[in-house]
Amino acid sequence: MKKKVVVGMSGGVDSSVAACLLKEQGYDVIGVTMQIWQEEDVAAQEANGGCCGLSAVEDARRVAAQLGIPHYVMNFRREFRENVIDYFVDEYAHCRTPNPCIACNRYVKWESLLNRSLAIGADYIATGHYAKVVRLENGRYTIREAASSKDQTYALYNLTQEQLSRTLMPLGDYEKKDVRAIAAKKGLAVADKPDSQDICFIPDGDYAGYLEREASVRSEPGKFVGRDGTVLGTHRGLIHYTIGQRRGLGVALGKRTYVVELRPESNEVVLDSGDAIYADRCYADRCSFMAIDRPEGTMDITAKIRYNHAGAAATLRMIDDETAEIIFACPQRAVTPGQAVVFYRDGYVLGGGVIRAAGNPVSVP
RNA sequence: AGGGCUAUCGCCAAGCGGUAAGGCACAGCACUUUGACUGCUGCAUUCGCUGGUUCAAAUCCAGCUAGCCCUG
Repeated sequence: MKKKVVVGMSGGVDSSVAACLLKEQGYDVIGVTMQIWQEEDVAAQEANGGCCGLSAVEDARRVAAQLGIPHYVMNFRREFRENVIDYFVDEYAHCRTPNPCIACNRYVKWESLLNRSLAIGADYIATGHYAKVVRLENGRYTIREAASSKDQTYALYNLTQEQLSRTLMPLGDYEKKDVRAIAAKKGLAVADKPDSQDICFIPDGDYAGYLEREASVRSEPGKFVGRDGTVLGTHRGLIHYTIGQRRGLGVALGKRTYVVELRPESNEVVLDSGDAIYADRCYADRCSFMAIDRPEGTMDITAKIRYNHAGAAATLRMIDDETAEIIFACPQRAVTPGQAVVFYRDGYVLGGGVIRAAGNPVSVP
């Protein structure tokens, strides 16, 4: 009896090849494209391509036809709005810097898609993420870093055990170039489609404009100040800035200058030179664990504090059930509240949380 | 309204008679399934204005204008 698997097909190369590989592995494959946001500008859709655009539907349908698998479109706009867009807006409104892809993965691509897939009789869902689902000797599921440099485990750190037990990620052992080669060999039309990037529901990249226009987030101009309180200029509103940002400040101090702190109480943005934005530790909320149960005492880990972060040696200690203190062996640059900190060990995801605050700013060249 | 100083790209700033450094800012591109960071490229035919000296002036001279400082 063939296992039935629903593949989330975005219309991109990765998920197309994922579907292809599963078919070859003997699964009963069903392609599903999630409609998650409304883009009315057709030109913008086509320019965006990739992960989440609606132009994706046609590409996915075509690939499914080529593979000889059924293809459905499911509407997840409400789930996407509630779990991703609203969260994204609320985080910015509170001067944090969210990662919407992580929320989308956890609540939309997995929770919602998985539930509906199970409802139609599927045994698993699968995606084109670069990561590997593994089951450890302790019986727990986790994800392992992909062979590819495009590893995406960071954005998947908070999937639940239940979700992982129903998940296949067939691209974990492939390099991106191999995936494209497979797509080309199979004659898939999407073989040369550009990689997706930027926030999918803000194709023009102007997220601050989006917050103001679409979400009515209010942000008033205020003062740029130095660490000593010196007024250095006027900023355009807090939502335009994030920790570690240099470009777009419009202030010329003769040396590169970065955002080191946002102060909503006084509506100030604190600026300083590049060597002053390192922190030796951070505190994380909403921690969850994947490869292990909540750890006791201290634990040596590798921590990633942003997508594409190389990872830093650190020690992890739980302060309470969901709050952790992470002390870095070497101070890390631009530790930013709202971003996820993901804990790794031996290439496996142990768990992770959301950075609430950075501690002890220090100067490191 | 006596004296002195300064006026070079949006900001700072080299230049001192031989045909406009650099930094910051800014723009574009690259990188990137988040925000950032980073990298690359671009960015004054022109040196407050008007004349003069010179083969040649941002660089010397004169006047004007503006700002700063000092003295009345």
